[in-house]
Amino acid sequence: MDKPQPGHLKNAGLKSTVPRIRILELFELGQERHMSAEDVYKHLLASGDDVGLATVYRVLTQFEQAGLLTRHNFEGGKSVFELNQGKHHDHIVCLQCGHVEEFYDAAIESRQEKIAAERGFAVHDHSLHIYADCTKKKCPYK
Amino acid sequence: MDKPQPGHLKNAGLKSTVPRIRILELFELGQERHMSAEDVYKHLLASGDDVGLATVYRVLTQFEQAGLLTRHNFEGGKSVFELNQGKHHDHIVCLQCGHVEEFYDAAIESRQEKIAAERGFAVHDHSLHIYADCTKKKCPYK
DNA sequence: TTGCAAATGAGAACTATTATCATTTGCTAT
DNA sequence: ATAGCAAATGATAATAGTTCTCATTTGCAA
Repeated sequence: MDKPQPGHLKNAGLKSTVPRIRILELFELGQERHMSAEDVYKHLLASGDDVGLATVYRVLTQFEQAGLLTRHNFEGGKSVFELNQGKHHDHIVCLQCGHVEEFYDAAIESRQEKIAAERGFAVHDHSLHIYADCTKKKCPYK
Repeated sequence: MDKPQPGHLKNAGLKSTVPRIRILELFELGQERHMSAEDVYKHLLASGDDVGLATVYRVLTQFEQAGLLTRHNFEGGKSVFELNQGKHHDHIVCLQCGHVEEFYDAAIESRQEKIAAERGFAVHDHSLHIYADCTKKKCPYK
């Protein structure tokens, strides 16, 4: 077999239920890396799964707390989730099409540490979002 | 006289109306630097001004577009505004006490521009929030 | 002043998310 | 396997923040 292991769920202290397995599958096997609750809900409905929107919200929050997913609060009011695969990165978000691109920059990371330390803060975590317009052909909305 | 000049409004192409003048005063003369729409609304009501919440939202958005205010989308779902005094800065937020400290780092700013340009994006704006714990005595919650 | 477009206020509408609660489901001990 | 029961679910109501609608008011130019 080649299907996602529900082990992730058990390890996280979560019962293996149908909605949880489906949602985890969607993030692990699906093509979209960043999805809002609404996105997840629509994908599941399209796949013939019968889940409620409330369950999607609950499960996403549980997955976030369990460390399986990371939540991002981008502009536009809705939360977006992505699989937490260990490696930290920041985001560039296209204001035209909503396309999200990831990046990591060691210089920025270390400057942040330094700045926080200088002011007497111990960094817990940070969020850096660059909002921009695609200037390339990749943006379908221009 | 020593009152706020409505010139700011006219220069921004906005008619000088009572609600706009009051809101601008609140940011220019008030003691709070970061305020949500609800915060502004309550302050105005407390001052005896009779403005509607819808007007507050409209005016804040107009001020943002005119460059008079800057909007921040912090975690927690609500937008927070602050007077735009020319100098861009980012924020460190203490996870214990919620204290917000501002900082500016030229190295981070230029790295961001470079990263975006390399990927074919024209930066519109960005948000960098460092979430940390005060390690100094300044935090009253530790 | 008068006129009229622009701005306002009250409340409806909307969007994202959370809470409620009766019903269903996954697991555990038979 | 199976019964029991807590945990999870789905439908829907409720909430929070914000935007929209539209009748009335206001700022300002002639």
